[in-house]
Amino acid sequence: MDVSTAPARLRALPTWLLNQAARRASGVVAERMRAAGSHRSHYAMLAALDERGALSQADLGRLVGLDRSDVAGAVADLLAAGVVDRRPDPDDRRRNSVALTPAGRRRLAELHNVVLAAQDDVLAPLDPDDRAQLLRLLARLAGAPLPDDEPAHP
Amino acid sequence: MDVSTAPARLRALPTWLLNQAARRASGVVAERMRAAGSHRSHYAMLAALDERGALSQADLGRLVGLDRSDVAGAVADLLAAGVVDRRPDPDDRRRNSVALTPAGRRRLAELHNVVLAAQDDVLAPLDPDDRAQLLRLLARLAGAPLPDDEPAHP
DNA sequence: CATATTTCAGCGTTACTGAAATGT
DNA sequence: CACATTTCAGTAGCGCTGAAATAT
Repeated sequence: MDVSTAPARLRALPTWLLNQAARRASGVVAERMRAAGSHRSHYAMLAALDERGALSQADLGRLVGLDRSDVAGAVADLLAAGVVDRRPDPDDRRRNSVALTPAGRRRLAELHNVVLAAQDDVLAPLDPDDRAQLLRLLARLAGAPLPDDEPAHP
Repeated sequence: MDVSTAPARLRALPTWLLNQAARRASGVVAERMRAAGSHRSHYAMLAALDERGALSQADLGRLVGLDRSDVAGAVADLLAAGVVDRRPDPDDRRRNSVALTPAGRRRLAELHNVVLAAQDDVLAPLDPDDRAQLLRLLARLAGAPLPDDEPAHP
C-alpha cells in the first residue's frame, strides 16, 4: 500500500500512523527472525528466562504478554531446538519449570543481534535525537517506563 | 499484560514499544467504533470516498490499504447501511462505481468525531508538544508525509 | 472446596492467496 | 491475447476462550 495516497483524514490520525509504523516494523522484525529460523515470541521468552532465571510457563506468558495456550506451543518449539530445559517444579508440581540451556544463552545472543539490526532498519529515517524522542514518547504511550527510567539502585 | 514487567531487552526495543502502543491504540479505536456500530475500515472507506468522489472497489482498496477480497465484504456492509451507492461504471463495465450517499456524508461526520475522541484517549499521556512530535516522527516512520507537509500550493 | 497450572480443541479477526467469471 | 476487476473459498498468524486433567 502507498501510504501517501491514503485519505488525508487518515494520514493526520496518530492512531493510524501508529498502526502503519507498527505494521512496517513488525514486518521487518518478523522477516529477519524468520530468516534466522526463529520468531519474536521465541526471542521474548529467551530474554525473559535470561533475565529472571527459571520460570513457570504461566509466569513466562505473563511476563512477555503471551497467552497460556500459546506458551505451550512456543515452549515445545524451544525444547525441540534445545534452547530450554523443562522439568516439573519440585516446589509446586502443577508447574513446568522452564530454564535456558547454554545453547539457549548463545541463541539469545544471536537473536539479540538480529533484533538490533531490525531496529536500525526500521529507524533508518530518523537521526539519533529523533530516535531517542520516539523511544521516550512510545514508552509513555505504551505505559512502559524505559529500562533507564527505573528507580536508581538504593 | 503488565508492560512494566516485560524483559528489559524488550522494553528498550523501539519496535516492541511501537507494537505495544499500536495495540493499545487499536483497541481503543476498535472499541469506540464498535460502540458506534461501525468499524475502522468503514471510516477509512467513507473518508476516501468523500475526498476523491466515486471510486471502483479496487481503487478504494488501494487507497485505504484494504485487500480486494475484503473490500467486497466491507462495501456490502456499507450498502446495507445505506451509506454508499454501487452501480456499474459506464466507462469500464468491469468496475463497480461506489459513491457516498447523503446519509453516508452524515455518517462520516459522526464517525470522524468518534475517531477524534479516540485519539484524545490514546494521546492522553502526552502534552500538545509531545503529540506534535510523535505525529511528525510516526509520519516519517510510516513513510506518510503529514497532510500539512505537502508541497505548498504553487 | 476454591484456586492455579498445563494442555488441547476451537473461535474471531485480519490480511492474504488462488481461482473463476466478467470485461477491456 | 494479456490484463484488470469483482467475488468467493480457503489459508495463516495472532490472540483469545472453554474445558479437562492435575495439583495446591
